Amino acid sequence: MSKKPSEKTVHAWICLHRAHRLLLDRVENALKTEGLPPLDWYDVLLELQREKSEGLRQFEIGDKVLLNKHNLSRLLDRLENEQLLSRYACAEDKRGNRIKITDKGEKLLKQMWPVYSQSIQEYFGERLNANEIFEMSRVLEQLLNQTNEAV
Amino acid sequence: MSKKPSEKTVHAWICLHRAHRLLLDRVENALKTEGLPPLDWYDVLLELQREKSEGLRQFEIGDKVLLNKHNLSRLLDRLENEQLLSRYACAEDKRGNRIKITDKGEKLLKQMWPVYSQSIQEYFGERLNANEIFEMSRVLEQLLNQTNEAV
DNA sequence: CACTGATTGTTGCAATTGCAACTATAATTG
DNA sequence: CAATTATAGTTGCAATTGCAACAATCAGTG
Repeated sequence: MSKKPSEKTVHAWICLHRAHRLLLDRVENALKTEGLPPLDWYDVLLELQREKSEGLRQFEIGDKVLLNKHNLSRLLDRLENEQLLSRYACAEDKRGNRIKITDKGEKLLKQMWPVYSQSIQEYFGERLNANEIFEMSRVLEQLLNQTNEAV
Repeated sequence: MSKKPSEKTVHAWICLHRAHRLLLDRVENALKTEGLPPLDWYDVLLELQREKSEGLRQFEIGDKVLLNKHNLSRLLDRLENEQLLSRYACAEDKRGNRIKITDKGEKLLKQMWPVYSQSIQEYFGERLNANEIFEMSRVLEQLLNQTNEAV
């Protein structure tokens, strides 16, 4: 019944945990230093931009950026307050709403990207070679897909 | 001046970001389901156990688990309240304190480990082969070391 | 179609986090 | 060694998050 990971597995997980925290810290810091909002805002707005014409349901955003609905609901409130997105009544499901990015939202994305992308390069891209990057993506993607389907 | 990451670099970073959030969610969930405290508690107590005899300074813990001092101070308050650790006056530096794990703290570690480790295995270890695990550790470790020294 | 259960999203409240200011001590430097 | 600057840790306050309960609607089933 109980499954025991090897020493190496535990170590790899710890590395993942630490590396993520460290990198996220750097990214958030860079954004804050430039007076820009936190990364979550970017993540949400980016997904909205990708579906600009149709917009997205709230739960679709949640699935994509992996935020639970409680907090997403209020994160969207904040974004809506800043007029970065709009909520529209949803024709096909009266419980929900359909969310679209605004021009102002797109503008913010453009403004955040240079800072965000530079951090990615500086703390991540620059320190790995092409093969490492490829392998990393492959393995993590695999993990994501497997974990998403079978809970 | 400005550094631009490749598409693949960005993708790898996003995967890291998502995979971590997903896995952490699973782990925290498993702990909560068993009525156990959050992962941060484990991380801190584990570091303390590793230096059981000497204890650790607060900033040392912070360096290891990558928590900033504001929150660490209060996280330690909570752990101290639960008698999982004790703070002792610090001989060599009157500003600080030296922190040691208690028996109760060690007991909690033992209690959390089966649940924690099973999640690691289930959502992480089981889904990767030995080589992937090895490579993952290697690359992330490299990232951690490089990032830690050169801010 | 009525009933039951699941899904979508919101809200109140408590706990945690982030930020800035602060105290106390240590380390550096002119 | 006095003055300045840096470090360790705490605290108040505001913002965010987690949790549980809730309303509204949808979907499935007898």
